[in-house]
Amino acid sequence: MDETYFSRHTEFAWEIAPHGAMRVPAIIYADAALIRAMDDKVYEQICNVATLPGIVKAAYAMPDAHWGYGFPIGGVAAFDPEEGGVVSAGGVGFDVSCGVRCLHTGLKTEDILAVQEILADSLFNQIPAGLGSTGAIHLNSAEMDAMLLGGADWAVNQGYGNAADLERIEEGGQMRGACPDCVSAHAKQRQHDEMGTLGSGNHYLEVQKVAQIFDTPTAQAFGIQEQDVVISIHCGSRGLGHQIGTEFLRKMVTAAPQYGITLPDRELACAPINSPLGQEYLGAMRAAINCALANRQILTHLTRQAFSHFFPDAQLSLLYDVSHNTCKVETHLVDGNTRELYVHRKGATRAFGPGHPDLTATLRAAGQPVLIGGSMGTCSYILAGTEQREALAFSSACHGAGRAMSRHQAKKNWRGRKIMDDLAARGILIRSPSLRGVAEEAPDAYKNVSSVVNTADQAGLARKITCLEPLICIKG
DNA sequence: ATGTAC
Repeated sequence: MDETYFSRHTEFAWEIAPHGAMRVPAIIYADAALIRAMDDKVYEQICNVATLPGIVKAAYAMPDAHWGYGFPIGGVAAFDPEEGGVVSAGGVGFDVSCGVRCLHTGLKTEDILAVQEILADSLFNQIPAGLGSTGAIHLNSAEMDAMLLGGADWAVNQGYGNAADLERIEEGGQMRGACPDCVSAHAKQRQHDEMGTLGSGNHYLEVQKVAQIFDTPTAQAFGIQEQDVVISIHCGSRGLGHQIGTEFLRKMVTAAPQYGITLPDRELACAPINSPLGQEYLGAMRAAINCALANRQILTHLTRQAFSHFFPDAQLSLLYDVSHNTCKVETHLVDGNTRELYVHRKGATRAFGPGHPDLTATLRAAGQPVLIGGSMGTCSYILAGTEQREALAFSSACHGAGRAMSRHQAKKNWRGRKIMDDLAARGILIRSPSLRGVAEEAPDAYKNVSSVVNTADQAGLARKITCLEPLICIKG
């Protein structure tokens, strides 16, 4: 993108003044190199978001932002229902509540190296991965509704994991206000056999070592030391979330004129929060959030089973679970006033600072762990929310490296087999049902995660705590 | 991201 599009607020904040139908400014957090490399669609899309009714303060893009459906991926926007604010299916994204959780293992790198190949094979055998993959769990209608209401809490009650896991999940593992009746039969049917499955695309399960610590006291508060082994699971709400997104997007496009909403791009389809359709979507989306939380909880159970075979004494405890495709009601201070806002984060992670009342007691002093997944074969990061910078983007940070290239282009540039061989030579074992999927996910098809994270840190969105390097990656 | 689709 051309730097002259912006007035540069600080070294890491680039502002677009309101023009045309924009109600508020748009702000992109990035360094100069990321801005130059960012595709022009982010500019267009973030300006479009700024035109939506009831938007508060500004439309934001994170350093990993790239072209998405309607809203950019890496976008944050908050709306006030009292001012005609809207909720948008495209502003949440199709993979509702896609997110990352990170587990401690209590193991060290050398423990994994001793069994690396067979552990990789075992995880690959026991974690269903890939497009259309199904699991061993099949939910009847009553169980489906209970899952959509209960989330990870439901999963724990079914025997997948333990109660201690729940306090390390956003919303305590259960999103309130879910409405299973707002979820279509078709969406439920698509999820019937997909609980406890990883999915495809950028989803993965990684065994990682803590390679570097940048903030020792906070790392200690998170229970992390160098050379510790952790496991990160990145996945979402599978077919159910996708179906909900598809259906409500269509409904919102149709209903927009009757709500007097003019859309600069039909992909921005939305409905007033205070409308039947808006409420119906919020109920369905919250059910999909619970689906994703339950899914990651079941995958955690499967991972524990696989590990127990090799390490019978290992206790896999949950460090934290974040969702990065959501719309959540949160209280924020805006120009000195406390307001209840509907915060859309699409490819953006919540990043509550120290002292936030929604954080569990054991994490409140340190701030929320912000889990940033890298691309395949590259580092991931753990950051922490910052209190003083809450105002920057409604307590939000980036969510990953962010694509730099389309899947189509990536398939033309790389071969999956070659990528797997190159990574194996560096001690990183990839297991995937799809070589084409591996090519689409080539590390160089993504932005440099380290520069994205450094920018998030320097911009004050969140603080860098540790860097994780992959040892095993089960790729969807 | 997703049973590349009514």
